[in-house]
Amino acid sequence: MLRVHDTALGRVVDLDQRQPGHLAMYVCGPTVYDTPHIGHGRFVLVYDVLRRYLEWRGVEVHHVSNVTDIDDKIIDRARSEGRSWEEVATEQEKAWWEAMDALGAARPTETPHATRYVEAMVEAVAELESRGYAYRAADGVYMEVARVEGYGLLARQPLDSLRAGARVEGPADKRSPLDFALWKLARSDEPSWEAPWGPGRPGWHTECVVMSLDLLGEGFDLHTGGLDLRFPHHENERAQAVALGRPFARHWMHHGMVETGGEKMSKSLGNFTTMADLLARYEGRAYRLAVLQSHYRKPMEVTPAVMADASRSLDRLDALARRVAGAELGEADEGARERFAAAMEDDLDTPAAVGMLFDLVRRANSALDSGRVEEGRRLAATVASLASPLGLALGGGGDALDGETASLVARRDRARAERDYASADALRQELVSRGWVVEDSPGGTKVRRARGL
RNA sequence: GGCGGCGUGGCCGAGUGGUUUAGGCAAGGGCCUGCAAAGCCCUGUACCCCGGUUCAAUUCCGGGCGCCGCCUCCA
Repeated sequence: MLRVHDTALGRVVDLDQRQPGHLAMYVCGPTVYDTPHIGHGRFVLVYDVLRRYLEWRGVEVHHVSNVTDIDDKIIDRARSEGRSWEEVATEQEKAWWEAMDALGAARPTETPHATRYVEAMVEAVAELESRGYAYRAADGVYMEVARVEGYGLLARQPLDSLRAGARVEGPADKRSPLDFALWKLARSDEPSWEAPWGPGRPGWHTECVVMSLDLLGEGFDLHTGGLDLRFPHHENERAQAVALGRPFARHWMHHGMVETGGEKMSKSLGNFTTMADLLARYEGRAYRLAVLQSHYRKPMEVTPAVMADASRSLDRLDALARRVAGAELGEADEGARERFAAAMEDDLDTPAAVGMLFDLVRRANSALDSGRVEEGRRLAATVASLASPLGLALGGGGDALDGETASLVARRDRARAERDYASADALRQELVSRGWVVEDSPGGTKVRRARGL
């Protein structure tokens, strides 16, 4: 049984499912107003691994992740760039999926868009109004949170201790600073949809409630997102579900933020913050490994050193896969599978699980070194088998050789055969300077691309 | 001000009341190799500070210090 930290309870609990063998999961997705950054990459990878692990265990996962394609920030950007908001949203969503594909993240089962749920959101807000939870103010319709039983569950502190939205600008007739917009009336040049309160657009907190309940049904299993969404976003989603009288998520999971180390991550210092920058220098798999090597609930520092470490660690995994490539590997080790599963089920302890993987790598190499071929292959099979729920395809290799490189390799093999080591070394140096890693083997010179470090 | 988290060897990062080590990267030594690379073996003797509980604490309790997150759009 998978155990995870449930934010609503503040402790690690069994993830009991509405329907055994199935997991209905809602992952709070992006607002597509700007380029995806490495924090987005982390969150996608965390839940990608959760999903892959469960599927590896035979659980069918219904993975819904939204795309917020109408929002103040999209409107602001479009306005400042003299473009339509649709154009901005479409372009940024494209960038989103490109980055996530590059990370090898499985696409969600469904990706609902806010703009296609406006009608349903209008109905929900009308229902909240008729139930007495919503009221009209000068610039829109607001949710009166004080009327919601248990408000503050996810914030984990009483309502009156919250610093009451001190800096939020609101209309004079807003009843409490904590009240949030359900419907924003459109100013003249803003995109709008028809509604009983006048043309406008839905407030951000409404889409996730409506879409998750529509696609996953009442009492779905798991609602996830960044720790920064815990309050007020998720709190407000929950408040609406409660007010609507609809059972909401059974469990809440939140992951830690990526820390940029202040100036250390600024582009001016040659670092990266966007996924595009990161992926230009490192493999997507390396970032995946870096993410796995930190625990999902802890803050994670992403620096060039961390990425270089991860890239080298990945090399080690790939090296074993290459070493046994083409061989009949045999069955994975059952005991190792169980230990791995135990770590994963302990609140997704991926750092420990990855540690086990490397332990197996060492044992496999050791066995192969000492001629215990069958044992070595079996251990290598175990590594490959356990890498799969982590979303890591191992082996790399397959770097295509251009004609010039192939010629250098051939010349080097000839030189070595003639024991002309001076030439062989010069040719190796030439290959290295062209960005190849050179390894000798019984079959001759092997080269592969050096990874970004 | 409120709520919460964290502080482990050069770096990243698990874990545990005591006897056997997480794991990766980096470093040093060795084996292997024509030389390398890859791989293997060995080495480092870590747990913020101060009290307390205990036969025994890095691991539990209290206090302190430091760092961080949320309370405001945010993955």
